[in-house]
Order: sequence, then structure tokens, then C-alpha cells
Amino acid sequence: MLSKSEENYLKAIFHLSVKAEKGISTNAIAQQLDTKASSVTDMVKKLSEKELVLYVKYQGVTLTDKGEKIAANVIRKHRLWEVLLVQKFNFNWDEVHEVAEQLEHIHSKKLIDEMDAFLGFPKHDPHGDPIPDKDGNINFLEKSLLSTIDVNMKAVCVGVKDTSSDFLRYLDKQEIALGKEIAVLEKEAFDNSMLIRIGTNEFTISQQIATNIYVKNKE
Amino acid sequence: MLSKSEENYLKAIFHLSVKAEKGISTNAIAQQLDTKASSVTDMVKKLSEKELVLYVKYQGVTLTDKGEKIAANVIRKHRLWEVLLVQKFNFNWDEVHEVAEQLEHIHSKKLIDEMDAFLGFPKHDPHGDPIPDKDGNINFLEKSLLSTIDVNMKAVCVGVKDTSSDFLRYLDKQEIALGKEIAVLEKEAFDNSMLIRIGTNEFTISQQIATNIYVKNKE
DNA sequence: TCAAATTTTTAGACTTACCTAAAAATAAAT
DNA sequence: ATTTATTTTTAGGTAAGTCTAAAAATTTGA
Ligand SMILES: [Mn+2]
Ligand SMILES: [Mn+2]
Ligand SMILES: [Mn+2]
Ligand SMILES: [Mn+2]
Repeated sequence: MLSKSEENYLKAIFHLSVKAEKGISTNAIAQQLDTKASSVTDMVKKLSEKELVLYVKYQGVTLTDKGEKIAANVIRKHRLWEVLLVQKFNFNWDEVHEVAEQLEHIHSKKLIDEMDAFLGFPKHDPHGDPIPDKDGNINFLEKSLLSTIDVNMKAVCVGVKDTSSDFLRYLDKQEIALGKEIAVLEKEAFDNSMLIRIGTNEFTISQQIATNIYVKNKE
Repeated sequence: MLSKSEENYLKAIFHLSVKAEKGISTNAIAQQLDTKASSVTDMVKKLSEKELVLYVKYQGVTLTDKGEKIAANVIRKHRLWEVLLVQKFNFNWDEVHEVAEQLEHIHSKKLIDEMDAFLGFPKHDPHGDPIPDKDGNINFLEKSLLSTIDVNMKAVCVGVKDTSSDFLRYLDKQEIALGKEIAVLEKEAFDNSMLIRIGTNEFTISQQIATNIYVKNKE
């Protein structure tokens, strides 16, 4: 049974591995976990002895299959808990992450399986992120940033990149939510701001906003 | 924010305090938590500095109001989680304790308040134990041991003293459950075994069984 | 290419929560 | 009232996970 700390390291390495193909650097992990590089080196050695990561000094780490499966399962738990909190316990999507960070370390296979069933086997969490299945497989769906959508095109909001409370509450205020159709009406060449329409509301969003909203093109 | 360990100590002292009026001894706590007396002394000093217990060397500890409130809240969380597991997640009453031991240390006021509402503000956990309210007040209901019920009397099962899996599964097998009416038909003077009837089933139970079932007299 | 900057690792220390073994205090028994 | 037994505390140590500061390796770039 892994400690909370070990699980958090595996999860961090997993998240960092999505984009990178080389080994994940000590510093990157330290930044992700808000800790020091020296602490990372220590932990990475331990995970390596447990055969959860491949580690070559000065060359970063990679998850083994075993480590990847455990990481995916922690993420599965995190996201299922987030769904429960939002769908059954009246949490807003900006309130769930902190509690899910705690709940993801509860050890009980039955609990997570039953919760999955209780929730109707959801495929995505409240932020649009895919929920890994029991075997750790993740269904990454194709999605684009709203900023890449051409003028006069429509797209459906399917996720968020930034998940900070500030950003999520801004989206609430503007009534931007998963599943909403967004029409791109104008793009300002100077600052890449966009005029968009959601329902009958038309308003302008900055590039920073547009690069933090994931959408799926309407075919 | 208290550590898991600190919360477990407060909970243990709380449980031990129900019966005892003197200070709770170091040894008693050690036994309850399956640890060593020397470890207890260390922790009790720390809790004393935080004003969660009153501690006088060689004279045991007592919870302060602050400590008692925290302990009651941990117990509140434990029991509410047990209700959730049984009522919503198909756990049997012998399967919930271990997971609840983990879940009781999740810190989120909103989570527990919402869960309470979601469950319809239950007053008792799956074992019949009362759930403390938000302020830490516990409604101890009057209850007797089945072994004290006279022949030809009826009583309703309202709780269990032993909560081991073995015992709870024995009760399942015999279809003894909370809310069931038990009629005492005969008592054997030699070994204090009892012939009882539940519904249409008649069978004998040993004294050991009868002293681990709480009942409420039918008036 | 080789010196400077950056990254990573090592060395040594700290905190929490444990432990064992010995000392001190209290309680029990002669 | 002492001696004996038990309980409790102290002293010193361990393991996990963190930190700072210094050393070593790697990368950058003049
Ligand atoms: Mn999250
Ligand atoms: Mn999420
Ligand atoms: Mn329990
Ligand atoms: Mn219970």
C-alpha cells in the first residue's frame, strides 16, 4: 500500500508525462508538487526501488507500467469524487479540487467501484477531464482551444485548461459551461480578443480566456 | 488543522471517557489505539499544549471542551460515512468500519453538511450508534442488553456492542437486524442461553451473543 | 572548447509519530 | 510500613518526508 506522498508523486509524473516524451525532470516534479528538487530525488529513488518508475541519475524519470496504472487509478478516484461532489453534494466546480485531493487517497476498491456505478459510470469529471477506467485506460478525446477556432465557426465547450477558482467563477458569471455552444463572431488581430455568442449573449473575451477553454468543433 | 494521529487520539479518549469519570489512563489509550504507552505520553503532552486535553502527569487525561467537540466531530463524520456506504454504496454493515476509519479524517465542512442532508439527517449509523450533531451533542438513547430481557418479554433490536465482522455476519445469518422485534421465549439457567423468536424463526443464542445485542423494551 | 550558468544530487538536519529499554512514580500486598 | 508489582515517564533511536547548503554533473553559449 503506497503512502499519500508516493501516490502524489506518481500522479504528478503521470500528468507531466502526457506532454513530454523524454524523462520527467526533477525540477518539473518539484514545481508540480510545490516541493524542493532534493526531496524529489529522494522520493524518486524510493519509487525506483519499488519499480514504479525508471530512474537514471541526471536523466529524469519515466513511469513503469505498474506506476502508470497506479497513477491512473489515483486520477480515476480524484475525478470520480469530483463528480460525486458536484452531482450529489451541491459543490460548484470550483470547490471540488481541494477535497478531491484528500479523497483520492482513500483505499477501497469496493468504494470506488460502487461510486462509479452510483454515478452511472461517468466518462468525464466536472472540468471535462476524462475518467480513467478500472484498468487505467484513458480516453483522450480530441479537443481544441477556443482561441484556435475560426471566425464564423461554432464549437461546443468540452473542458477547461485552467481550473483555478477565479477562472471557473468567471466562466460561471459569463454562463460558459460544459456542453454550451460558442459561436465565434469576430477576432481582433491586435490582441487576439474574440467576440463570441453563447445563447443570446454576445460579449468579448481576452486571448487569455480563449486559450483556457477547450472546445470540440461542430462538424 | 489536526493530524490524523491527533484526531485518532482524541476519538479514543472520547470513547474511553463515556464510561470512566476519572482521567483516562495512558495504558487504556495505548490499548485502544494498539500502540505503546510511551507513544501515548508523547502525544498527550502535545494535545495538552494545544489545550485539547487536560493532562497531569501520572493522573491520566480528560478532554477539554475544545477537544471533546473535535472528537465528537470525527465520530460524526465516521458514522455519517458509514450510513452513506450502507445506504448508497451497497456496503454491508460489517464492511464499513475500515473505510470509515480513513474517511473520518477528510477535512471539509461543506462535504459533511451536504452529506448529512443528502442522507436525510440520519440519527444513527448502521450499527445503531447515535450520530453527533454539528455542535458535537450526542443523543444517547436508553437501551439494554438483550441478555437482561425477561422471559416472555419482547424487545426491539437497536444496536450492537461487538461490531466485528464475524459477529455482524452471524447476525445477518440469523436475520437479526436493527428494528427487528425479538421475543424472549426461554432462558436456560445453566449457561444463560436464550430461546428467542424473530418473526417466525425460533432459535437459541448463547449468552455471549445476548450480551452483544442492544435492545429497547417494548412498552 | 571551455568557462559560466543551470540542474541535479548528496550531506546533514528537522519534524512527526512511532519504538525499546531504563528510570521514576504510583499502587498493591505482605 | 516496607517491599513488590504495576504503571507511567524519560531517554535515546528509527523511518518517512521534508528542508538548506554544498558538491557534482550537465547544459549553455562565448
Ligand atoms: Mn481536480
Ligand atoms: Mn477535475
Ligand atoms: Mn465504525
Ligand atoms: Mn458504526
